Amino acid sequence: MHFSKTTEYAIRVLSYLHRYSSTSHSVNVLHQELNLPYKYLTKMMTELVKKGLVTASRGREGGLSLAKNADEIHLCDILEAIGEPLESERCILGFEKCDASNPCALHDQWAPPKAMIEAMLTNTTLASLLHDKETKL
Amino acid sequence: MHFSKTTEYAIRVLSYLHRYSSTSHSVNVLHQELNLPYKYLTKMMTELVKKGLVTASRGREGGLSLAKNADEIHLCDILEAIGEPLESERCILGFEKCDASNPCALHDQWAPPKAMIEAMLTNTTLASLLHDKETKL
DNA sequence: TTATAATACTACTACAAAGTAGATAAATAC
DNA sequence: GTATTTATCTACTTTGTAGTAGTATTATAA
Ligand code: SF4
Ligand code: SF4
Repeated sequence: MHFSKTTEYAIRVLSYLHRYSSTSHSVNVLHQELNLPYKYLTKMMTELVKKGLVTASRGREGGLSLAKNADEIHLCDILEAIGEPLESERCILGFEKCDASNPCALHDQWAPPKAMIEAMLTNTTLASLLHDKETKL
Repeated sequence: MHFSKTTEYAIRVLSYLHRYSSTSHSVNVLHQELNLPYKYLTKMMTELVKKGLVTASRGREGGLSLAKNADEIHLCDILEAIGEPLESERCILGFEKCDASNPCALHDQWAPPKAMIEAMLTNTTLASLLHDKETKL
């Protein structure tokens, strides 16, 4: 019951880019500040650039920064960019097509948490996260 | 954001054993009825036997059945037997040790769904699942 | 113009989860 | 006793995610 590592990384990186959004940051900085594997990050960030969440500029003084306002980036956008399946797409017992009229045994118990997670993912923006500088990232 | 395949399989199998608990069922029957890979199931069921959730008897008329009353088997027991980490053990952004006094950026948003999932896993027993025979497993 | 700091690309390795195959051991119906 | 039905054991293959390595490309400061 967890996100993929890649999703975790993406959330942490984007949070960092938002928290220190006065300037852009190189992959190397993100790698050092967040303790994430450098080469893996380069791949991931290239992907986030392609998906339009991040802008990149090369050369000296280049680096990465958010491509949109932080209040326009929802958590579900991040999951989608990464390719992490959303709750609505692949549900708890692994059945593909499922709805309340053809429920699995767990449906009644799972529906409330499921709805809560979905709401949280769709309603939460980067801007609405904790931005206390003390918060770990 | 999902359970491991093995956990999904375990929940489905145990639900089946409970629903049709008047007799025991061979791995072969479970394999056919639930459309799960036979060899993989044998391994998994052996594990569930070792963990004390299921009893097995060999030979003709043998098979598998629940080792406890269905109202004594909670979902979290199943996850634990499978080795799936619970919410409390590994949290949303992958930090190991985390508490409200040293939160990650997502903590405030994640806490409610997290609590709801944990409550659901600890409170839900096999007996409390939907047992309408129409429910898919 | 040139050295340098950065992203982007291609290809590989490492590991764990999922799935497969074949042989062995136990219980029981006959 | 024996054949058959069942679980159990050991070992392998496949697949997907995570992580690594080296090179090419781009931009800019000097
Ligand atoms: S029936 Fe409900 S809980 Fe089960 S897989 Fe479908 S939506 Fe999810
Ligand atoms: S701070 Fe809260 S949400 Fe973040 S990892 Fe810890 S318990 Fe989970």
